[in-house]
Amino acid sequence: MPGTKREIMREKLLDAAEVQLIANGLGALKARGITSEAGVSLGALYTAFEDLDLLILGLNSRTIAELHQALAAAVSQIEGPSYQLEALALAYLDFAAANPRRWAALFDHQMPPDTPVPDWHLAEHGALLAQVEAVLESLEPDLSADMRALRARTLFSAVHGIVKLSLERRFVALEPEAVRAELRDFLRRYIAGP
Amino acid sequence: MPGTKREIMREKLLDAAEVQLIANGLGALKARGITSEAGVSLGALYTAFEDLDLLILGLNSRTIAELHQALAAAVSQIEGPSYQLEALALAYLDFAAANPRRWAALFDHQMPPDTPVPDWHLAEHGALLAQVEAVLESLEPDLSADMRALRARTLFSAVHGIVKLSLERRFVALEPEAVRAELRDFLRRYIAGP
DNA sequence: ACCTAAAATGAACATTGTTCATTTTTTCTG
DNA sequence: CAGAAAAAATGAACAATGTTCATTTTAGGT
Repeated sequence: MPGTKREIMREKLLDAAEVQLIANGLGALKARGITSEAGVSLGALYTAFEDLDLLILGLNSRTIAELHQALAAAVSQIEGPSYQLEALALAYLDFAAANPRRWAALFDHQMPPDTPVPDWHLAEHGALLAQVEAVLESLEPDLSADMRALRARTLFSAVHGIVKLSLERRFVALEPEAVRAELRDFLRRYIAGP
Repeated sequence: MPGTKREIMREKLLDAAEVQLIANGLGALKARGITSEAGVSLGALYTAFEDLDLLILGLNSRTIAELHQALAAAVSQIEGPSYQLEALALAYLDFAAANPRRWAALFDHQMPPDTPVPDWHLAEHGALLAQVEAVLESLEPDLSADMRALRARTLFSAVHGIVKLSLERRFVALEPEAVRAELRDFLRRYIAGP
């Protein structure tokens, strides 16, 4: 069973990094902070991960897995595609509100220029989208697969945009319940369609 | 006329920073790169601006002014609120596509923790939103001012989300014309709503 | 028990943003 | 216009960061 040793170190580092991320946000993730929190040497980070960016991708991987579960749970408790779509959006909002820093890291983190995001991580994002597509398939069975993928992405993007700017408080503050109502109304309008 | 001297230096630095931003993106904006491009000393940056973040806010201020003009031009050429809303969204997409790095800097840049965005810059973002609100006022005159502001923000967020994820190519690449069509369809559905 | 390969270590390096004593320039004043 | 005072510009120095690598420690197999 090769790699078990490295795997233990990786998880120790990820645990330590998660503590820092939750406490102080993505910008507070420093190589020295993580390794000292984990009780290992500075260099250990670079034998366990290629670099700090890959460690952060590992963190985001964990977060996506949790988010994926939360969305799946929300959909499974509801009947009817349009209600399921609403449940997805509200679960997304809830997850973001409950885990603001880990959720923000998902989108705030950027790879260095000319460094592609690894395929395995793109696939994880894709799995989130697939959840929306699955519900869309029930809602509009006549759509081609391509169109459905595009529609899912549009919907995801719009909901994400609403949730993101709401939580960022770039503009005026907004009460949580107002955001929920607005999301619901938004979906109702969008689904009502042409 | 106090501050004229400092103003010249500020613009020289902003011009130099803009060159770097357009060429290599937000991540390539370094104090030394900007000052050497501007032909001034490293310390000059800190007599003209409080720090690098405030310089970047100055850059974003320029970009917002241009974007504001582009949106205003788009609205003014069209009659009828729902077409104007569509024109706004498409102009937003066009601006983002034509100025990807400056547009990305608008939202990718983050102030350090516990450092608030200055009011004058929040006001500039607010002016963008006000353009959407103005069109919404024609479209749905019965909405209260509060509800109209919220609705404008929702709409802006959704359009922004679609445009952002489209240009980021986080998921699969997408032809420009498909994004335009999707944006149009999105607005038609949203506006049609009950 | 030895030996080898893997892993862990932390000192050293390069690159950042930022500060500040010093020098240069500008502006005011007599 | 001369000289002083104020403002601005300078770049060396500092602290904080990610990353590397020669060295030391540890693990596992024969």
